[in-house]
Amino acid sequence: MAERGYEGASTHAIARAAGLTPGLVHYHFGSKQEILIGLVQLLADNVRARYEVRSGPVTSARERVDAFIDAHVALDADADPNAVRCWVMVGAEALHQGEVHQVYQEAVRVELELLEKLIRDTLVDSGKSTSDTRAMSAAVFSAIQGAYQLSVSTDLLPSGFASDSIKAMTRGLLHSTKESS
Amino acid sequence: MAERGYEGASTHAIARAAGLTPGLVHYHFGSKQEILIGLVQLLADNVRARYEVRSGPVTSARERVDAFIDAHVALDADADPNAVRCWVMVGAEALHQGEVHQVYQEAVRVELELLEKLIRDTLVDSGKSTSDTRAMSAAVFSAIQGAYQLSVSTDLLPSGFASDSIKAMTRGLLHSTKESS
Amino acid sequence: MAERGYEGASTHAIARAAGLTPGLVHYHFGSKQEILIGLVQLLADNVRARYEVRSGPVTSARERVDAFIDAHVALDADADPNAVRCWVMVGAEALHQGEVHQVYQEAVRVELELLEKLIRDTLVDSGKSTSDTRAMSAAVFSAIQGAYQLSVSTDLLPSGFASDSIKAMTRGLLHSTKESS
Amino acid sequence: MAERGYEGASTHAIARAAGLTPGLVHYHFGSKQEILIGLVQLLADNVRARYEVRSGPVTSARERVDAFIDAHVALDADADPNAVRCWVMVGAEALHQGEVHQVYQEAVRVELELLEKLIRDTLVDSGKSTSDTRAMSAAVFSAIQGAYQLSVSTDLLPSGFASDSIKAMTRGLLHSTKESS
DNA sequence: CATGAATGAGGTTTCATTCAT
DNA sequence: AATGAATGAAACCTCATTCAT
Repeated sequence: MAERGYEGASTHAIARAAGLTPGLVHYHFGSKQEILIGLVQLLADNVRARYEVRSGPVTSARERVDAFIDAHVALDADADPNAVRCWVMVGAEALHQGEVHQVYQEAVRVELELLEKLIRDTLVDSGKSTSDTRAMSAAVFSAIQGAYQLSVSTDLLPSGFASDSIKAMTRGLLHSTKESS
Repeated sequence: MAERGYEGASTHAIARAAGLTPGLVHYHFGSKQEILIGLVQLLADNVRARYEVRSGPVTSARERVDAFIDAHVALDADADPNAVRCWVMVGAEALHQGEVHQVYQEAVRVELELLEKLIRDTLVDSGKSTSDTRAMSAAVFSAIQGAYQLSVSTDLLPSGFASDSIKAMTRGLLHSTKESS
Repeated sequence: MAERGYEGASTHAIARAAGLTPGLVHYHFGSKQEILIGLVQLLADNVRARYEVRSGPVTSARERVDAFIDAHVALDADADPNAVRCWVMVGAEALHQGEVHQVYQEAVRVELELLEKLIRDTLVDSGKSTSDTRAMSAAVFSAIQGAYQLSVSTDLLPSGFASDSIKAMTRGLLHSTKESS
Repeated sequence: MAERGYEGASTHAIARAAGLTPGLVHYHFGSKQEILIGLVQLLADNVRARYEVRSGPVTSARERVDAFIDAHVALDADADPNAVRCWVMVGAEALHQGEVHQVYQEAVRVELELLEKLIRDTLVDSGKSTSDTRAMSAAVFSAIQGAYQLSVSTDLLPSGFASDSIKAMTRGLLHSTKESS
């Protein structure tokens, strides 16, 4: 699905790639859509695990925000180049497949809540207003998603640009927030 | 295609929606992929026209950056709710359709170049360093693309949030840039 | 049609190859089948003209038989490499297109009658029995048609083999005919 | 395909005629062209089997040549009236379908080699020159192919004429060959 | 005589899914 | 738990033919 898109990946091809037979795939999944839904959960679990690894050693909320961004866009050893392609594909399928919409949205909601909490903690630590944390986390997460899109659908972005750029942009955003009243 | 995705929109359905016969669609387009490519160019033309309208009255480079962002994400009278869905769909198809990749990338490249120029002008006006304009424009444009994705694939973002949030984030980014040496 | 077969040659492609527009082709021909029928007549006229040229200078019936064979299979300056391909294509279409069957058969009948007359004259000249001229002409003409088939559908026959071989075979056939009683 | 030609035989019609569903035909054959190629091999196997049956009882090379001719053109109990139509159809398709060309040519090559060997043996037995066996076998095989063509695309040939006529012509050809030097 | 847009039936092929084994 | 043949709907696309201009 990462290589050929959802429709382009036939269940036969999926079965073959997995070393299975077509019948067995349906024995376990019931429908092609369920494969996609299982994939969303796998992707969500993986990115969460990457965050746990990165946020473990750090202590400040400020550093956790960076860990969150790196968990999503950093190109390290444990980065799966197909994962980003999958996220983009899933996001597009969520447009018109109701059930995919639900699980994609749930995955995004969980990430957004975490990010918002990290941002709020950071602002509290520096005595800033926390009235816009919802919009701020949405903006940062949008930048992450957009970097996914552009990095796999064009060759225009320098490899690995996203990590530094988005962190810089987030820093600017946090810094320019007005003092808490 | 906006409603059902690229694969979900059959050429028969496209023809019917356009009040045409299936044969005539292929008489003019040659293949379904060419319809998609024509759509990318239409989308690119429309967003450019929206920018021209918004940047016309303003004078400072700073305001033109806002005009650029609004041209992409503002929900005004001339906003086409389907356009955003189409952009997401096109971005996903660009993943695995070579020719779509090309035209999508070209459309993105043109937008990125414009945005980079506007950012550079803004930084020059305020005596800031212009050494990172490439990464800065990529980050801002990523945020726009990501807002597209999240706004159509989830219900999590408050309607119209993107315009203000991304402008605020961009302001923070420009503001925190160090002085020109 | 010589290059792509009857079905493979679309009326659009035929029109383009002739420097015409699709509408005009049907203005003149009425249907695609009529194009094919016109082609059969053109082919028949051409091979007859080739025979006339070759039989003009010669005087004996024996030589006219050779002229007949050469008119069909010799590869001279006025030989059209596409004509042979067309004959094979026409013969195959005659299998299942009733009207093509008729004109193809008529063209073959005319040739067979001429060949039979030439063979009878030759046998009379040499005092042989003429009781089998029908079968003899059919056999010689079969060899010509088969050489068409094999020469265009395989690379196995040495270029230009047919002329000498078929003439030799015909000579053997005429020679071994028993004396007239 | 024998009745309606290659293009005229739709895969749906083929499936229905075989008591299968359209999907199953492609499950086993991959493409319509592969059906045709399978047919060529079937035809080649059948004609070879007919030759084996006829050449089994005979002892002289001379009789084996007749057995070869009869295997191709004799109308006996085991003759399939559709086989001849198929051979003509296949020969025409070989004109413009590359892969069909290959298998058709290979089938012809095998037959030609067998016939050439039989002719050479016959000439050796009767002390004749074997310098022209290649051209002689090509001529005889051409006559066979041409008889196929004329017998199915016209009504001009008396039923069953081919067997006697071609054997007579071959006899004349062998007989008129000059003595070995 | 000439154009070329338009028609719509029908072609081959793909594919998610089922089910007897 | 596993196989893979089988289904049949639906997809994209082609094409001979028509017709307003």
